[in-house]
Amino acid sequence: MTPLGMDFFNSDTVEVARDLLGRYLVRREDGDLMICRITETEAYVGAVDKACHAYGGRRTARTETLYAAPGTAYVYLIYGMYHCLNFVTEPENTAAAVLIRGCEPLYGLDEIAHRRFGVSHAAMTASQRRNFMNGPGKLCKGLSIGKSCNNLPCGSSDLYITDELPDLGLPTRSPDLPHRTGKRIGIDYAEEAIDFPWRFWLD
DNA sequence: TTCAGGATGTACT
DNA sequence: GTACATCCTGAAC
Repeated sequence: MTPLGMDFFNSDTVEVARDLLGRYLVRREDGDLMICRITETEAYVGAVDKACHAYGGRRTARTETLYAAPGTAYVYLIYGMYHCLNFVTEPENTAAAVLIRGCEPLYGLDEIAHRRFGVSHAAMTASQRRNFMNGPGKLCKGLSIGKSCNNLPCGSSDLYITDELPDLGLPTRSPDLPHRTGKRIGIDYAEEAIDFPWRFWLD
């Protein structure tokens, strides 16, 4: 379970967003191990993107993490009640990141279900199964990702991404997974950046 | 099945 | 004071 290193994230943000599809997100918290397969991502590039918190070189307490070393976790609170998980991309002092918008739980299902809904995986309703981790806020709730995860370094044992998990019998990620591309969600204020095709998801 | 509205708190103007 | 990279509920179709 070797985490992806800084080299992976020190690259073009849109490329990294696409490359993260199908890779495994590993979370350890409170002695529990939880693993998901990433199914949906979005790219945010500060230099050119009005949807990015650090557009135009904005540098505040909140956006400081976006300028950190590649692979650093960027977690922020949105709408007062939900968190969003991103991974910083491109060289240090370049503000860019990939938002993890959705994933498919693979390991630690009871641990995730309890964090998400307060019940065991077996006790989840059909509606809860359909809406398990298919959104950035839902994903963070299920994995107990909060502000304590903000600024975690690349490869932290508590939160990292890998592409192979042989110890758990999960298959190595195949390259060039079939996926779809489209506009990002929830950024209606971002003018021309609304139309950037920087969202990627697996079918 | 879709849709409107409310919850909720931090950052920034 | 306003906006926000969201989610859930309940009503109407």
